[in-house]
Amino acid sequence: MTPKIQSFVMHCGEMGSRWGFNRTIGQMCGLLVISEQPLTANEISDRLNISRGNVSMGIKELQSWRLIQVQHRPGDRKEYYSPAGSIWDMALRVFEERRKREVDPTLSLLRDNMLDAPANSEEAYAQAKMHEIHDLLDALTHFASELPKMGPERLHSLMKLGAGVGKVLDMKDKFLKANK
Amino acid sequence: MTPKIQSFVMHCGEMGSRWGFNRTIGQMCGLLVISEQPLTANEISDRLNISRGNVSMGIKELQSWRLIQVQHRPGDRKEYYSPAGSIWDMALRVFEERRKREVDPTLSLLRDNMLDAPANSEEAYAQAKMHEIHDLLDALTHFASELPKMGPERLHSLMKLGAGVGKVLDMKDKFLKANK
DNA sequence: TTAAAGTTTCAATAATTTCTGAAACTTTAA
DNA sequence: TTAAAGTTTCAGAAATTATTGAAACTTTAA
Repeated sequence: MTPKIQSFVMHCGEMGSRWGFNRTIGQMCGLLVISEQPLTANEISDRLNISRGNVSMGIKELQSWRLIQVQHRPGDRKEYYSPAGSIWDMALRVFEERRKREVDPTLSLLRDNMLDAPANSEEAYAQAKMHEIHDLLDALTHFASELPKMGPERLHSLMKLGAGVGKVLDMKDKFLKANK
Repeated sequence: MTPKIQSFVMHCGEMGSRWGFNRTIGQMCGLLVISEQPLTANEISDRLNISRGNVSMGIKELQSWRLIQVQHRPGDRKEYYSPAGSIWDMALRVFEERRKREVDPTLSLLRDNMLDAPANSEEAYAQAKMHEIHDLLDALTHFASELPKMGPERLHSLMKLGAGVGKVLDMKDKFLKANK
């Protein structure tokens, strides 16, 4: 590995836990993304100096995130791993998977807690706050689930637009009102 | 604490590490959000059964996330803590703070690595991928930095619109083309 | 001043998470 | 069948992270 590749892979390791997995898995993911050729588990183990067992667990985890895919070569029993889809695809998957782990459980707890009437005024306040949080997370979840439907180009133009979306939205509202 | 409040606070603790902090800090944050009255460090320590020192460290951390604020009462030397701003404000802050910790370091590493020419074809491929990642994170960062400027209502209508934004964007493009 | 009320720090310990490597398992070619 | 090539599992060890609590520090009223 050249120094630049090395530094990228090690960086992915350091960031791994912040991105929702751990060091090893971060390194593995980084390595696979910048490798043109698919790699076997043993190659990953060698290049990263990580035990074979650890690689095996990492592969399972990366598969559960839907970030890598297996390939086979004719006349070769080994399994070759490569990233599943484009960088955009992977980013959207990480987004979605993290939403599932970081938001969904809270959403369902809040729904449960909001069901019955408050027992006293302290609880009434608490429930009102839970309602606020619920609405926010709910809106966020809906939005996030729609993102993949938009396709990379539109996503890109949306992001470039930034706060400008606000103006476009206002424009739309005016337009609708005028045609009513 | 009533069972419902209890369950919410404990849930925040369990989710704490997934949200970017740890159990104690998650609990503290949850407790403060659903408490109508500001709380002192000792009250937090009592209600959550957490050592006084731990609460002190948690307060510092929550302040570094800009999620809580201190208040004083006339004739009372104690410090009272309460959430800083609305739920939306807090969500935006968590978003921004996490971007700083999870994206910014990678962005700067990628910029560095992209500067000089590739040493060989393996590195050329790696650099192309890094470029892709950089562009994605860069777009994301710009977009995120614009969000707070939009205000809660517009944000809410944007989220409700979901993939529909795509159509609005197309509409805008057509409109601009027609008027060219 | 000083002592009481309050806060912070940090070394030691507890709890949790990650990693290893050897043993068990699976698949396939001969 | 069987043995070679490959993969997975998991108990224990290592590394990391969180928590406590006592001592040090700060502030203020008397």
